[in-house]
Amino acid sequence: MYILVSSPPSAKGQIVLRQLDNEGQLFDTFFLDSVDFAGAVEALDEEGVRWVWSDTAHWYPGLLEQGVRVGRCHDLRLCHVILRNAEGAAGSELAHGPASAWDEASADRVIAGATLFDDLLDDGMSGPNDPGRTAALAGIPVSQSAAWAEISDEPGDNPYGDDESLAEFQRQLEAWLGSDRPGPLGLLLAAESAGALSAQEMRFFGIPWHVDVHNRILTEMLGPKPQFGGRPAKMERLAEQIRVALDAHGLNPDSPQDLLKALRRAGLDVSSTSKWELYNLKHPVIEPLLAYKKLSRLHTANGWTWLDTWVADGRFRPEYVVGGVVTGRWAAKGGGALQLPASVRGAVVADPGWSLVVADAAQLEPRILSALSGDLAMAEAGRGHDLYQALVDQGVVDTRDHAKVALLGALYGATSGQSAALMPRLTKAFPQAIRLVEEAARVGERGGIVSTWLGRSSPRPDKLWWVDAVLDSDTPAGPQRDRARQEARSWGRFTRNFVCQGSAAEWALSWLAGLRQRLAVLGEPGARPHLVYFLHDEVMVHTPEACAEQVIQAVRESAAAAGRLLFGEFPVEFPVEAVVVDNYGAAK
DNA sequence: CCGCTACGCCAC
DNA sequence: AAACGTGGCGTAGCGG
Repeated sequence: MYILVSSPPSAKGQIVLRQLDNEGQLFDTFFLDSVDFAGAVEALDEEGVRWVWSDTAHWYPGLLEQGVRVGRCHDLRLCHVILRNAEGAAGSELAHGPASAWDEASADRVIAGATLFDDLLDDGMSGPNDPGRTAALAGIPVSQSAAWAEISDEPGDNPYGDDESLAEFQRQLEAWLGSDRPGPLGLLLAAESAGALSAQEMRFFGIPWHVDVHNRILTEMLGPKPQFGGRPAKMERLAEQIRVALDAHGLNPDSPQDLLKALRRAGLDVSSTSKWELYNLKHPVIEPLLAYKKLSRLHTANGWTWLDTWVADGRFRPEYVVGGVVTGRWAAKGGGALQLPASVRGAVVADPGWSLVVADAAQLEPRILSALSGDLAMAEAGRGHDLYQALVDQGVVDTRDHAKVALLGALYGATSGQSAALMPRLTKAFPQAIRLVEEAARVGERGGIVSTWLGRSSPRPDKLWWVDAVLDSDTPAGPQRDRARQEARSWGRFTRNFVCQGSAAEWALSWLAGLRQRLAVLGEPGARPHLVYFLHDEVMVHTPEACAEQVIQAVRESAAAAGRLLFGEFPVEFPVEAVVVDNYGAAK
């Protein structure tokens, strides 16, 4: 059963709840004051109920603040984007209609928030009751039942006809159920929506962050915090060594332009100041310069300013942007949550009496590729083993590093260097897997669209380049055609990776959803293990110490369940490396 | 003062 | 070394 939550204009500030059956048939409509919303949700949330709402990021934080967790939801904003772009639902009204606020919402939620999604939870205002409509009290066991009013119990009757969320949900159901493969697509919609719940919960709980430990790390590496801004002592010392070594007084090593000039004046043949180019050079400036760059990065990206800006009350709460990456991966904003450097991970410390379970899926994308392509040899290689080491043991490549470079090269579309050189061996060992990525690349090069395992489709490319590269074959050889070819190949690398990265993201979402449900029954109310961090193929759970082993088991079970959910009986394994630690820095 | 791009580096 | 995929973000530098 679905319960759709909305606040259409005619409800005048109150919240409308509609019960719909699994086919989307409306059979009851209720409304309530916004102050009673959390209580109603808590009372109604049960196995079999899926909440349908415009935007989890809008509706869920207020519920969490009031201690209410929900089991399942359907996020209309996120599902709209998937369905509108999905090749499998291309024939639907949803796909053909003109762009609407639902599309703008995905591009910029803030703008849409003003036009489409009312802001009821925050102001706590309740509009006047409409006496003509407050007839019978609901027969639903709700603690604040007095605040409930049933508007209609006639099946199909639709008061509040201006309910855009209801209309959108019905369009989505039609697009989904009428699609080529409603089964997989339904899994994707559910996984995406479960991810939206998780994202809000993780932000609510926050990553436990120990300011004292972070300060200690900074002071050890950089020297004491500068009193009046400026460079920390150790950085200033290195800057002076750089100036001496380059005979460049007053040089600011933070200026790439000036630094490049100074390096060249000192006789170094470099085209940029990046560290990989400097790495192999022999010159007195190299060592202090590389050391300076390392410290500078720490200071600017995760130094004292970062700490003051992003950590409050012992928690770091980044905003996760579900579906923020075209492939379906999450993005994040605020504090660089996608790039917490190894050097500061020691500051992520479990609360007293609690532990952190840190787990990541080993060689996720290659394993996903083996399943996508049905490559039994590749799946077999990874069964019970480190997949990279298995390639060495089978004589495909000679070192584990080569195995890793070769497989990642296949996923990214390497065209040169060591990685490309290893491709023939990989093709020989796993022809089916390699064929899949090559075909995905060719589709992209022709300007076509590819889809993930569950049916998320790649965006349409800009027309210009593939018209030049492909259709307009009369274009004479020359720079314009070369550029078009280059663009085409670049888009091919994107579609090649899209299929694998996007399908891996689907596995990870399923993993996360399963884990979330399993954690909800561990521990005690008020002290349950909870997810606090998720990064592509890695999760972190903050748990009472006593539950840590159960959490690890839940992590592994969820991984296996995600594999079965996506790939059925195909014999691919998704091993998880999981550790119990008291700080994130100890996890690797 | 602002917004923008280029660069460089961190994460997976 | 990586040139091969996806991101965020801080600084410099520039133009308004």
